[in-house]
This record gives sequence, C-alpha cells and structure tokens, in this order.
Amino acid sequence: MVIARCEVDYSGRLDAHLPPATRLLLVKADGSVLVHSDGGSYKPLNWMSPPCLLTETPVATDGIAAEWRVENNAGELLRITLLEILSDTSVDLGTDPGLTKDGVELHLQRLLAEQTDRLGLGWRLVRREYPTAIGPVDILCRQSAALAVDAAPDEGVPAARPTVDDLDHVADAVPEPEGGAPGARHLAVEIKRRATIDAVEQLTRYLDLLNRDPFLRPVRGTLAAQSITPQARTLAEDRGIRCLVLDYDEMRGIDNADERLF
Amino acid sequence: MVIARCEVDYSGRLDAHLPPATRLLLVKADGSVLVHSDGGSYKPLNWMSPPCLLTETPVATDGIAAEWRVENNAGELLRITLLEILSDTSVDLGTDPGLTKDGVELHLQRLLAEQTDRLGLGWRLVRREYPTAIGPVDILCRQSAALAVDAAPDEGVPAARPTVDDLDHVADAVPEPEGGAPGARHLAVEIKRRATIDAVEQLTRYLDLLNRDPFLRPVRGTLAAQSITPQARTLAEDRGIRCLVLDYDEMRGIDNADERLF
DNA sequence: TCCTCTAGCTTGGAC
DNA sequence: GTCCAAGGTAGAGGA
Repeated sequence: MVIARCEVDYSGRLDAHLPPATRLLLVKADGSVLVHSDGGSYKPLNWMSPPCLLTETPVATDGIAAEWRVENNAGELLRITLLEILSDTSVDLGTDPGLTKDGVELHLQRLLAEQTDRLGLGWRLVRREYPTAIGPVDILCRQSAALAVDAAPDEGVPAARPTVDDLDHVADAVPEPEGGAPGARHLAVEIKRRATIDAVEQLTRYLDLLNRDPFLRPVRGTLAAQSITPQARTLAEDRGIRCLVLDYDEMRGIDNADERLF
Repeated sequence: MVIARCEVDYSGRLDAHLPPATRLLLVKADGSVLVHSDGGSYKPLNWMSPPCLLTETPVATDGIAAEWRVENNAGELLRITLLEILSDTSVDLGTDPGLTKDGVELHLQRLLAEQTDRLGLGWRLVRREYPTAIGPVDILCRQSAALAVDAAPDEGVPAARPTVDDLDHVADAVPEPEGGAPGARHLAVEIKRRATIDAVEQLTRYLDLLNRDPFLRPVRGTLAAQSITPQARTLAEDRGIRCLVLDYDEMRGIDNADERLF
C-alpha cells in the first residue's frame, strides 16, 4: 500500500494515461494493482487484475523514485512511474471468508414461484428454470381451462392482490392447436429486478421458441419486475406480453405470514 | 485508510454480510467507503458510493473498537463493526487531474466512418451517430445504385480489403419504394468491440424503425465488431444482417498510412 | 430527472 | 476454453 506522486500508463484493451498526481497504489497479495484517487467511485482509475506479474525497477534518474511494470499473460501492461513516495506500508490480511448475499433475482423467482396467483387465476407452477435450447425460462406455468374455471372460486385469492387482468386470462378464447395437450395453456414468466427493453427481447425469444412446441402452445408471456421502464412496458404490451410489477417487501411479508401459519 | 479486523453488513438493493476478518477500509474525501480484501479483483467486497454520510460511534463494549454507519439518501446502509484496528493513516491526495482514454468503440466508429469501403462498394457516409427516436445509429451510409456501379472501378479499393460480399450489395435488385429517394438505399451499421445477441437486437430495432421512413428505405444492416459470438452471428444472418469483423490494428495502420500520404 | 448505452465492464455458470 | 447472463452493475450522455 503505497501513497506516491505518480504517473500511470495502461496499454492493453485500450490506451489510458494518468498525468502526475498523488494517488494511492494498492498492491494485493496476488500481485494485482489498483490505482485510486481520493474520490470518484469504487472503481480504480487504473488497475491490473490477477493473474499478473509486478516487477520493480529502481531508477537513478533525478526526480524518479522507481518504476513498476505490471503485466499479464494477455500482453496488457500497466506502467507506473513513481515520482515521490510519501508512504509505504505492508500488511498481511490473509484470505477472506467471503461475502454472503441475499435478495437478488433468484429470491424474487422463488417467491413468485410460490405465489403464482399473482400471475392470474388458475396458473400452476410447472417449474422454475424451465430449460430450452436458448437458456432456461425463469418460470413456466400451466393452466387447464377446465381447472381454471373450477378452481377460481376455491383459490382463496384476495381480489385486490393480483395486478394483471385475471378475467382476460380465463376468458380469452384461444383455439386449441392440433397436437397440443387439450385444454392446457402455458405462461412463460421473465423475472427481473429492473426490466428494460432487453428483458422484453429475451422473453420474446423464449415465447417464439416455446410456441413451436405443440405440447406447450399456446404460450403467453408475462414480464415480472420490481420496476419496468416505460419503453419496456410499451414494447411488451405491443407484443401482447403482460407486465406485472412485483413488491418485494410485500411478497416477502406474505412468505413470512405463510411460514407463521404452518 | 484503516486496516482492521471487522464485520460488515450492507442493506439496500440487497442484503450482504461479511464475517469477521482483517480487511482494508478506504475512506475517501467524499465520505465514500470501500472494503477490500487482499485479493479478488478491483471491485471491493462491499462499498458505499458518494454522496453518502459516514458516522462513527465509539463503542465501549468489550471486543468492539468502533462502529461505522455509512448511509446514502436512498436509504442504503453499510454498517462496519471494527473489532480491532491495526492501522489508521490519513493522507490528503487532492483532486486528480483525471484519466485520458483512447481506443474504445468511439475510435472504431471514427475509423470505420473513414473506411466505408469495408462495408461494400459504393457506400458513402451520411453521418455518424445518426439520431433516431430510440437512440443514435452508430453509422448510416447511403448508396446511389447508379453511382455505385459507375463508381466501382474508380474507387481504388484493393480487391482483398473488403470482408463482406460487395457484389451482393451492388447486384441485388431491390424494388424502389414509392416515395423513397429514387436510386438510393441506406445501410445502418452497429459497431461493437464484442458483438453479442444484444447487438443484433439493438440493430434490429433500428432497422425496423429506419425502414418505416420512406426517404431512407430500403435500409440494410451490418454488424461490425472486433469479435462476434457464434450465436450473434447466427441470429444476425437469420435476419439478413451482415457481419463484418474489424481488425483494429489494421484499420489504425491504414489510418496512419493515409496520414502519411497527405 | 429518467432513460439509454458503453464498459479495459467483472463475475459466475454452463457446456 | 468459449459463450451467455447478471450485477448493489457504474458512469456518461441526451431528452
């Protein structure tokens, strides 16, 4: 960990230059180097990721304390000219036990898989991460037309909860395809924390593919997210894809309430 | 800049926890905090970006040296429990003169705009960053059918240079749309360093839009990149989008050669 | 402000 | 290895 007035040049995926200034140079145990200024973001001004090799060449030239060359095996080079070293400390931190995370897309997926009534009446989970040739669909649900009508009164779903138009799901008269499972329809759900146009494109690709399968079609799509950009919503609705805004806290609360009940 | 055995909890967009271990804590001038371990990448294990507020509450409890709370106005909280402080230094670095970069997508765009013969015979630059309702198209070119045929022998283009099939561009008999500029066609070019499926979707959206303009259509598409993933290539070709692999060094070399000639 | 797109993205997982 | 998808993506730039 060095604080020094320095000049930095990176040459690799692009070329970048830092004029002389006082900066913090972090050399990690694996030889990787970070060049930080006293502001900006968590991203260094310049860096070299491991695996890489740091070589120090002391320089006799006036006004230059030393020169570091940090290279990796892809031919990228970070050259640091140390003009004046203000501080140089070294500590052994040991290996870190690591970070545990909670609350990302996966958690939303699990919750929604347990709360399929949010998707409309009569939908039952087929599986999460339903595999296709172009990747897994987050959630695939199935609805038997007969079941849906019968089941609706018994579902015990609070009328206010579902955000999409249930009646539309139930009442739509979709012709049965030949070869398809009689009376069955499917729903592919794409889940995002923030849904942008990309999410709509992704779901569209899945729907195109799934609707080629006579045992699945007709397959509808729902885009479920904590937030949906207006453009994504417009594109989705233009393609007949439903939008469902998820309230993470509410879903988690219901999940906890369920746990308390059983 | 503190080195300490510490425990860290982040609560905000997700929840994350770091068990007790010795780590480097960087507090920048703007109050932002980075928690680094002695390895991994340039990304901290945990952090809080500016603008945020750091408050330190000294704790009398045995085995706890202090507690930091770093909050931002979005309600995110980073809580750091300092169990043992091994080092605590402070330096004023001043403001950084900043980083200069060169060689990213913008540079590829400029070079290709000067070397439109790589796109096929007869294409002339209309403009870079051609504005549309859904964002700027990297490069838009124009080809007068008459000009293209007349101009071909005079272009002085080395036969080996263009990577796409020129004859295809010139010889295709595309019917003139009513209301379109007579004899003109356009080419929309999407440039990427690495082209994935996303790039194809992006270009497809542009093409859909541009082809609604009677003064532009017919508009073709070319995906130009230093590398193109196989899936992107397949999807692009399936949609009639040409793929062009760019050699950055070669393009830069030709650029330099041009400079030497004039 | 929101939304878009780029990034030396990084990183993890599947194949 | 290559490719895809997610990220507390961050950050710049334009409407």
